[in-house]
Amino acid sequence: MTFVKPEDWVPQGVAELEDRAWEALRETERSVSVTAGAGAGKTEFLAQKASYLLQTALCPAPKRILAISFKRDAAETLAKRVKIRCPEDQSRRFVSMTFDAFTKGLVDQFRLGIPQPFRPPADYEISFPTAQIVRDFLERGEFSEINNATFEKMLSARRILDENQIVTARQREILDAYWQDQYYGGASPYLTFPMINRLAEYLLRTNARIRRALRITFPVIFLDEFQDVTGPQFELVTTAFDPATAVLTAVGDDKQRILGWAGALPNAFSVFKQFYNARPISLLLNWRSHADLVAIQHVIASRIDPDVEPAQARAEREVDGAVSAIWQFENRDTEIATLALWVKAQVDAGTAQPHDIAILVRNLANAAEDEMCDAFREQGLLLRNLARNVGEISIQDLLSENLTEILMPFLRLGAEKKNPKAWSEAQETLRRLRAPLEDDEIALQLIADDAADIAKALRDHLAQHPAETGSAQASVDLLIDLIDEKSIRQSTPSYIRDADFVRVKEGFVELLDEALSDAARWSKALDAFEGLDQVPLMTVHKSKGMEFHTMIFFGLDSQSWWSLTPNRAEELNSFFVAFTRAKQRAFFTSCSERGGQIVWLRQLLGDAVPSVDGSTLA
DNA sequence: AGAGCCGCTATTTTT
DNA sequence: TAGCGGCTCT
Repeated sequence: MTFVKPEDWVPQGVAELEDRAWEALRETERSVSVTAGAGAGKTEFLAQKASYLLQTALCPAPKRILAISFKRDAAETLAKRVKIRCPEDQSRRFVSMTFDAFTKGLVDQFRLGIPQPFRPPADYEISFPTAQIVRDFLERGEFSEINNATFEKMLSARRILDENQIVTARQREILDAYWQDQYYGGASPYLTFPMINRLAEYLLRTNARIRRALRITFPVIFLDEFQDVTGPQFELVTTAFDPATAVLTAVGDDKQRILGWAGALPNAFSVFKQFYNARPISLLLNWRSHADLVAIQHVIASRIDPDVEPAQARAEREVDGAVSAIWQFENRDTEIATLALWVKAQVDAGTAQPHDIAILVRNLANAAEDEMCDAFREQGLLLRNLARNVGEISIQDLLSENLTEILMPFLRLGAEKKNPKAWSEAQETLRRLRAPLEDDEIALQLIADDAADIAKALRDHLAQHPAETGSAQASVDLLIDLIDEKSIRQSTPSYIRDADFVRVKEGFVELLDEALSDAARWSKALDAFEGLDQVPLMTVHKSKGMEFHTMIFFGLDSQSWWSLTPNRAEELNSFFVAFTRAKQRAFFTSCSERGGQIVWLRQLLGDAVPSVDGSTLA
């Protein structure tokens, strides 16, 4: 294996890195905190830094890089970007996972190192207790004097078996009862992710060997979206990685902190800088939005943080006319009808594809979908609500599941005459699943034959079964059978358990059936399944990290967003997140029926975001 | 009985 | 922000 000298290394797949990103990338001796506004390419920066460390052997084999994200798709995106840049023996040493996957891995690996009564039984399951279940436990145990939120805070704050931590007798009683109840209160023992965090913290705190092993394996640690780290999560990081030896890179943006209500630290970056003596670097470029939008973003950003440096736009403006406005409507029906008409006109004019135009809402995406879908259907447009559940899984999660990645290329091959991309994906999938001992010509030929046979059998089946609701189940069953259910389930740890596999499979069948209901042909149904040519609809929270040609926020009025007031900093952050999703245009609807415009925000935005009578749009 | 006041709360989520 | 329940005062 040949390596690049650090001074010869150049970034790949991007036009350039800004000077400050270079600084942050080359800083390998000391921890850095990289703060940057929207569109600065924070994730891309981490991918580049990983490539730099791996390709120059500054992180030599067998040492690894640990990248921790919050959401699974964020962890996956990061891993993929490193994979396309580095040869396999290098990208394998880039370990990208979520906080929860990291802690669960520790607990599973070192379970026997946890003393009773906290040691989880080997066959534990993960539970996501509803508020009602927590409430029931508290009532049952006669602990009703505390509310759910207090209880959850207590659980997360307590370090188990730590004599230095002061816990009142009552707190100890309640928490011990909870652990007992989770382990032995029902038919099967349960762990929640807050409990797993506490178990992992215990293992790391009391076990110098585990800490040492982690430090030796992972000399480099990345933390993505660090503004949303919670107290218990950061405690875990500081327990695992000692400031004297570990080099961490945290990236994020305080102005996009929108999970404070869910426990995110109020000052994550300043705590990080202090604990790890990190060098602060802030990036200035904005690769996403053009100068006219960036100028408005700066107005909002300055309100959030008066000291913020103005970002420099690096995207070109491609549209004529207004790039931002608040559309004012008299009533809800015309608001929705006009919106659908407007989107249709954009698509017809070729300004943007349906999936380039996103509709964001503050809350209740499902209700918004119900309300709007008919008006959009009348224009021949489908809405895609990523947060909606199909069965027990959200569409967003389903689309990034391994099962979907495995099945889709074969379905494409079964439904379409020529599809080279699906063909190579199908073969790659089979190579992974069949894991041939020898990776030689003969083995690869066998796999190619195998893939061709599966595609042929499925094509025959699809040809005989019409593209209509109800056809999904048998086709998916057949395909899973052809590929071999056992190897699919072994390929992904979470599919070993029946309930988890069935949950994903049933969601897949349900969404495919839904897609079939509107499609004339199987290939069209697969497009619909993947959300091609559909208008994405989601909450601002779900949109974090995404970008769209045109962003339309639905419901910027005093009733639907009652909490957007000057004294609620985090709500303005949410507004900032919504606005900064836009690459080219950011529009807002406001309706008199829902209280009309938010006066203070109107004043803040000024003439750059004019108020427009909605009736002039149609 | 009715007016007036206080304090509370609703929404956003990872796996 | 606004609507609610619960409370007190007239």
